[in-house]
Amino acid sequence: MITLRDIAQSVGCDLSTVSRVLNGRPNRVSEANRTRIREAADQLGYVANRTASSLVTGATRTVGVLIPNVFDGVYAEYLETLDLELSAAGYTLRPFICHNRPDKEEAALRALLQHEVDAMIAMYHRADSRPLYDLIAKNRLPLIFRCRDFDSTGEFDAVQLDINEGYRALCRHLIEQGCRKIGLLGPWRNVEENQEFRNTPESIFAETLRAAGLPIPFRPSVFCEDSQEDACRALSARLREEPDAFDGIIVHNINKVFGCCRALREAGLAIPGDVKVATISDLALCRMAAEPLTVWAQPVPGICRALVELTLARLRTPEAPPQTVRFHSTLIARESTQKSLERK
Amino acid sequence: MITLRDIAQSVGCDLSTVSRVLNGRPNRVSEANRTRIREAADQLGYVANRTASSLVTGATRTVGVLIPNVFDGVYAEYLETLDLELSAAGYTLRPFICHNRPDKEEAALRALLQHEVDAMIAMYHRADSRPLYDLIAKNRLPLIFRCRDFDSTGEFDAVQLDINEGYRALCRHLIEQGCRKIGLLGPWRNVEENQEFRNTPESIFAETLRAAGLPIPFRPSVFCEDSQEDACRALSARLREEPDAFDGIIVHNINKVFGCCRALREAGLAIPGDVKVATISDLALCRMAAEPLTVWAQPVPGICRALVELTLARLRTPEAPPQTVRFHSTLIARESTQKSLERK
DNA sequence: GTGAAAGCGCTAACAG
DNA sequence: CTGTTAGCGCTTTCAC
Repeated sequence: MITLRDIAQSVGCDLSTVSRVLNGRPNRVSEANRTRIREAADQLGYVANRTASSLVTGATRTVGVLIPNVFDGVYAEYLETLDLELSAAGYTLRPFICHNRPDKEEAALRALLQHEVDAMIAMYHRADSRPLYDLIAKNRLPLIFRCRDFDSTGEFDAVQLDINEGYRALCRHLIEQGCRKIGLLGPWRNVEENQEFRNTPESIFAETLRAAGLPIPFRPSVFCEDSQEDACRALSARLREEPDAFDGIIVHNINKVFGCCRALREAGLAIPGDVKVATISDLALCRMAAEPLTVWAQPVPGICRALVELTLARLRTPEAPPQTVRFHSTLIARESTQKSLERK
Repeated sequence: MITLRDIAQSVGCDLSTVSRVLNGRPNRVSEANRTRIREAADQLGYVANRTASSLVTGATRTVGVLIPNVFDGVYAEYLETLDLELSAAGYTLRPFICHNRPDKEEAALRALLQHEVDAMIAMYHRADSRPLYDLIAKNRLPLIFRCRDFDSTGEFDAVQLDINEGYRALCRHLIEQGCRKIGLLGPWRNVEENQEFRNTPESIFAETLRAAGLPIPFRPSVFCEDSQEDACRALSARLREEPDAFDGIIVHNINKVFGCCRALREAGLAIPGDVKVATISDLALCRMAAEPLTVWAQPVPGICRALVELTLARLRTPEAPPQTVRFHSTLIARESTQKSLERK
């Protein structure tokens, strides 16, 4: 490994001079040394050791982004947009893809604690990691959340999304389109109607049906893991028991919605004729689908800009009070929930 | 920031003792000190500074993985599988997602040069980055390629894929299924037939048609960017000019194939009745599609295992000669190229 | 079993 | 303009 010292020796000057030249520091260095150093560095194939400079400057110029997985294309979109924003600000984005596994999430948070990144943008969080969050707060490390609805604790900077509002909007939309037996497909189990649950998709769902004077189906939720295959399997199983269980389905995310469509197709049910389908997040794939999908679309570019602004602000003034920014999504109605289409 | 020194002071011992305890080094430390140090560390909320230990050990226990983008789900799959393998070996995976941009690719290679990662697994490469590859070779840094067919230079460790063989197999398959006007949708421009081009998808395509005694269509290639939208736009434009240009289409990857299907649907063409469609890589989405897709499936788990083995071997014995491992894919025929189905 | 000391490669005052 | 100096926080001999 070639170091500053090697160049200094080869040129015959001090390594601090070499450092000055190679980092373009304001200190003026004689033209002669300047070129000789550049040449020597080039010729020896010098490459700076980032670890060493990070240690002394106390910064890595890197920002971590914690996401649950990357099969759900919306996170791929977030990653790309955040990368652009962060690059523009002189930072490198380091993705922490957690594959929906708690240990990976903790590893990511630990990376922040261990100063492997200067800040962390977390696209979700689980209550279980509480101890790590406390440590992060205690050390006043920059952690910025993108969180849903009422999830912000006020301890950290946060961008709040209106995902729950989306469940209400999608549910209302399906009702307007004539659905009377609406189901949920996602990570939710069926709960007793009178059990306490507030501000969750299920409760909002129940609330909206009630407000419309509709009965809540006996078992509205179809539970599945976060994959197309499992969504397909779970819904198929349910439809086998109860072929006309639903005339409308709200799907948790993109990573399940094609499995849902497949299950319906295999059961001989037409979209939107027999069953209408809607989901969260707008992606190219939703528009390419055989029946373009109705979605609750979060404004990804704006959210990314806000996340990066919060991050940079926090990095500049570590002691400022935490900020929260709210964002609003919009319903995009497409063929998958269209009323006018007759049964094929 | 709490450091080893703080703990040492609070306990009243030397910081080297603290380091020994916290790292579980073989040196025996008295039970008394051991527990007192652990308690102090806990209570002060000590977290090791990774940068500092990396500097002294000269390793980050991190392996970079360079991928072109993450919208093509096959890379998401690679990332997940590699992560599992690397974790098992005690390494952390650091993704470098290049968003199909050369500057990002160079940044990733520079991260290897700057010792931000101990090794880099590159899922593709472009000739333009030559100077960086030379520097990497010169510094004997561990760079492992996953490359297509005949692309390995022999300078670096590599896993070779038979993607070109896939174009041959898919083309033959389409011919067998009765196609006579086969087209290509992807990053390829139409070339003069007698121009020199060997071992490229286009040349293999031409070769296969010729071998079957079929004429090469006037303009077999439809050029598009790497996105569903652009694939849809490009194919639609072509079909507007020439509605019956193709009765079979080979699509570059998953990230274009749904755009292709959409364009066909919009043109009123049925799959596989009017046009048969096949592509590279097998993903859940291919099985969920309205017409499940015929694909050339690369054995992702095996490839990942090989990549990680090569990486670990290189890390163990930096001076060993570069190795190359070959992998074979298989054709999975599905509904999208089925012969028996009549025009709907 | 534990402390002292050297040093990883680099940056950033501070003199001169 | 350039060299000297003092670390950044940690690991790792080497004595005691």
